[in-house]
Amino acid sequence: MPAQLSSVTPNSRQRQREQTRNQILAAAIDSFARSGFEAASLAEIANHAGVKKPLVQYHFSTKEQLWKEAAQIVWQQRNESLSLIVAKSDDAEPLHVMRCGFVALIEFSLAKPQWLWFMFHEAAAGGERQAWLLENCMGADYEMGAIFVEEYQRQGLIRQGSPQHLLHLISGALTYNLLVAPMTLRATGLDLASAEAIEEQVSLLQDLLRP
Amino acid sequence: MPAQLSSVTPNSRQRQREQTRNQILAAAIDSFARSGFEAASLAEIANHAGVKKPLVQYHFSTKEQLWKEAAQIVWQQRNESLSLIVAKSDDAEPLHVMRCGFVALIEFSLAKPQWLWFMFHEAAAGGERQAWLLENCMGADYEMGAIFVEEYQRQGLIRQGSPQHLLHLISGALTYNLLVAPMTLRATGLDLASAEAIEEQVSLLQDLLRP
DNA sequence: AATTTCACTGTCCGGGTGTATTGTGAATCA
DNA sequence: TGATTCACAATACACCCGGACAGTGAAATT
Repeated sequence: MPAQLSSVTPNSRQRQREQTRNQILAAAIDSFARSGFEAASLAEIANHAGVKKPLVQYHFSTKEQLWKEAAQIVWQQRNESLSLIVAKSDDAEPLHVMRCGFVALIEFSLAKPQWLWFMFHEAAAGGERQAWLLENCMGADYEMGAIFVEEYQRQGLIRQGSPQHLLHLISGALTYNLLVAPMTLRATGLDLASAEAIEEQVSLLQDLLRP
Repeated sequence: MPAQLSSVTPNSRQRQREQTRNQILAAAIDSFARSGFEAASLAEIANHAGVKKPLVQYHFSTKEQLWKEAAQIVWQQRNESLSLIVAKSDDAEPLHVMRCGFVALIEFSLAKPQWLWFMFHEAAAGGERQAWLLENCMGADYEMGAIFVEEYQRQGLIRQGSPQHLLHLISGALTYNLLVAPMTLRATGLDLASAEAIEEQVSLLQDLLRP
C-alpha cells in the first residue's frame, strides 16, 4: 500500500510519483537551507516529508543528488519569480522599475530565503559542491547582475564605478538584512522584515546609488 | 608520556595545559567556522589539533562547551584587534579615522573571517546557540554599531537616516564581499581580497555615505 | 484475467558520532 | 624519596548516519 491514499485521488502512477518527489524536495530544501549539506539528515527530510527513509533514496539515488536537485529547484523558482515581476513592470518609469526590482528581490528572499542559505553554506565549506553551485546555478547571477548595473548606469540611474563592485555592494546591502533579520529582531526589536523597514532600506539604497 | 615533548620546553604542567587547550581551540574555531556546529566533528578537531579525541572532552567537557569557548575567543580576538586599530588612529582627521576603521574591519575579517561564519551558521540554524551568541558575543555589536553611526552622523561624515538601517547597510556592504569573495574569484576572476579591491570598495562605500 | 511494472516498505550493514569510564605514568609536592 | 596529582590515552558504548537489498501489493499492461 502506498503511503498516500491513491484511492481518494484517482491520479495516475506518474502523478503520484511526481507528488511524492515534490514533497521530498520541499523538505530537503528546508533542511539543506537550515543545516547545510553535511548536518542535514535523510531521516529528518523523510520524516518532514511524511515518507519512509528508503523512499528518498529510491527517488533520488544519493544525498548529493538530492541536494543538487533541491538547489536547482530553488534557483529555478527564484528566477521564475523575479523575471515575472521584472516583466510585469516593464513599461513603467525606469526609476520605479529599479525600485520594484529591489523590493521584489527582498520580498521574495524574505518569503523564500533558501537560495541565500544554500549559497552561504557552500561559501563557508568551499568544496566541490561550491564549484557545482557556481557552475549550475550562480554562474548566470554574476553576469546578469553586472549587466543590470551597467544598464542602469547607462540610463543614468546609478552612479559610475566598477559594475562588479557596485553589484557586490548592492547585493550585500540587500541580502545581509535578510540573513540577520531574525537575529536583529531578537537583539534590537527592529523587524527588518516589516514593510516599513523594507521601504526604508530600499529608499536608502536607491538614494545612495543616485549619481 | 604527554603528546607534546615536555622535556624540550621545561614548562610547568599549567603551561602545557594551556598550550594544549589553545591548540584544540584553534582547531575547533576552524572546524566550527567552516562546517557549523552540527557538521563539525570532535574527531576532526582532535586530529587537526594533533591530540587524541578523549583529550578534547577532558579539557572542554562537551561539544557545546567547546563551541562556546571557541566563539568567545573569536569575538575576543576580533574586538582586541579592532579596538587596537581604532585607538592607534585616534588623533587623525575624522574622515580618515572612519576610512581606517572600514579598512581594518575588512582586512581583519579577510585574515580571520571565522566570526562571520560563526554568526551566519547560527543565523541559518536559529536555535538556542543563536540566542547564546546574541547574548554573549553579538549583543554589544548592535549597540556599538549604532553608536558608531550616530557619532559620525553628528560629525557630519555620514548622511542622516535611521542609524540601525544605515548600520545594516554598511555591515552588509562590508561583510558580503568577504563571505562571497572565494566564489566571486572562482566565478569572475575578480579578487575581492586584493588591496585594490578593498580600496575601491571602501572608497565607494564612503562616497555613498557622504551627506 | 494473468502478467508485468514499480512506487514503496522492512530490515540490515559498516562506519562515524558524542560521551563515559578506567588506566597510566610523568610532574609535582610532602 | 614516597605519595599524590593530573594531563593524557585506551577502550567501550549506545546511537545515528548514508546506503543496500529483498520483498510487497496495487496499478498498469497484455
